[in-house]
Amino acid sequence: MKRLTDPDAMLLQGLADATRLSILRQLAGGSEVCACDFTACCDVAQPTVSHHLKVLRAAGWVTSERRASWVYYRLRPEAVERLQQIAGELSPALAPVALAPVAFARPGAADVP
Amino acid sequence: MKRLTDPDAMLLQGLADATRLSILRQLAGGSEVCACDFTACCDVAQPTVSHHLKVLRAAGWVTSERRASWVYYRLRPEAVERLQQIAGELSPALAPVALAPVAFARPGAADVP
DNA sequence: CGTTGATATTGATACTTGTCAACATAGGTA
DNA sequence: TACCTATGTTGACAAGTATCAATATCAACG
Repeated sequence: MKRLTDPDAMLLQGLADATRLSILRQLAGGSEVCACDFTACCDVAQPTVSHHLKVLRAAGWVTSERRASWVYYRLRPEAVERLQQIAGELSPALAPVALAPVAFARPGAADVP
Repeated sequence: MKRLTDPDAMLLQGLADATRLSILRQLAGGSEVCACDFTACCDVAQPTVSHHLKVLRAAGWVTSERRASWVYYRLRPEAVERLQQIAGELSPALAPVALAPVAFARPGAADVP
């Protein structure tokens, strides 16, 4: 499998999990969240939360900072911005209603019977 | 695994692959794209492209329409809009600089030495 | 130093997924 | 009808991944 070549795909793969999505949404709620709070939110054991946090860290979604016994996580603005860019790059197809009535080389692309 | 419970996670999982991201980007370029063109774009065999198109169809990213021997794919606007919503839901944490100096129950959350 | 609480790591297990060869199907054409 | 091209499906394999029990680490506190 060569899925980890595209940096955008890596970022998106970090999102493609219900648990991690919950974590990120909780992070979007406050400026920073303690790791112990994720264990409560998501219905998974502590090692699993730790694993997902590691994935999110590797994908560039979060940063972590240890204070005393607790580790606080923050959402990285660059990651969110990149996601919005990706979403923006996919939207152009929505507006152009009759922008380009180009003559396609393949038959049937212009005349739908 | 219970990853397929969250509809948003399903949508995002459709994005979390370099090949599928290429396909969607190509779809965003024109109003519709023939399946045979994806085989050229991505560096994978035809059955693999067909598999990814099936995944994208199942995730709600694309619609397909057969005309003669060719199958044309279209990007579903709702999917892109949902992605933009998700991206938007993750951003609120960016703006609030000093919105809530709340007294956290946990020490160290407010006073960072 | 030992204990306690929070977090990370390891190992094992089960499930998921990306890939392609081979085959099947669909639709047009001779 | 037979043939050809474009797509989809099946089967199999390798790799990835989500999960948790057990264990390790880290930091504060007695």
